[in-house]
Amino acid sequence: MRYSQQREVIFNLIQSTNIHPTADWIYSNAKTQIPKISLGTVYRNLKQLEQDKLITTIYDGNIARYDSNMEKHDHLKCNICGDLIDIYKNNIDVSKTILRDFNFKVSDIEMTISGTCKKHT
Amino acid sequence: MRYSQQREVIFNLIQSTNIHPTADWIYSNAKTQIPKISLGTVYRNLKQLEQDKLITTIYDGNIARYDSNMEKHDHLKCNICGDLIDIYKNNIDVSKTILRDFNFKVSDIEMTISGTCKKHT
DNA sequence: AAAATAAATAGTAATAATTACTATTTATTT
DNA sequence: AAATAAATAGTAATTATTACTATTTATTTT
Repeated sequence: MRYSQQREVIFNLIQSTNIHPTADWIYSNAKTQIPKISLGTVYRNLKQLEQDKLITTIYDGNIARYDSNMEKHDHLKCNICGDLIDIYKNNIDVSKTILRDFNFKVSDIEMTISGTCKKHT
Repeated sequence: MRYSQQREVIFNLIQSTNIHPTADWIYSNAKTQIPKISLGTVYRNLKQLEQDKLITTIYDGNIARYDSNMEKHDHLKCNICGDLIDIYKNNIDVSKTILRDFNFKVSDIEMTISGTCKKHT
């Protein structure tokens, strides 16, 4: 993958914030540094950065957010402000620990477990 | 909420399958029974059925799927065929139990915990 | 049972997020 | 410095979803 200033700016933006930004946020912030950058460039680079395991995509409902934190972790999503808070859990009694550690009142736990189902063995 | 044949067909379709169908699948299947049904009607009714707690929305990546199973449960998502398999877990050592119970090889566990963050106390 | 009412529909247009396309630009190689 | 091929900007296309409006239809009232 050849160097490009655009990709560097995009990656730096994602790294410099903890808000798990959307493509649109990245686009408008990148424009302050590269006014002529195009939204297609943002999307193309996000895809490439993901393929190269430099960022991951988080689906927050039906909208994609991007995260440069590649350590395995999950998120607390606030129903009121929508913030996504990084957590590193160790699979212990979840809700109680989270209330204690984050002062976060759990109302729902949603879990998607990916892998390979028995049809493919 | 006033009765409508369209809503009944939509709800019955969701209940009669375990594939967690998308709006589009519901639309094309509903058309075999009500050829003039419109996609807007499908979306409007899905939203209403969700508000009335008759169905829930599952976001599978960035696409919405609908489920009439209102018992609290999670899903196993197969990386190969994309199937979503219902599971009822009790918070025990997840991956191992899932391999044993479902013959499903876990490669990733993604968890979104919703609630209220400390900013709103 | 017929008329009145308001909710739901079909059909179409609009929006939002994302992807595709192409001529031009630019990083890297020769 | 010239050649090459990957990346870009800008625009058009696509997909999922929502909004709008005149018409239809379930339910209520007479």
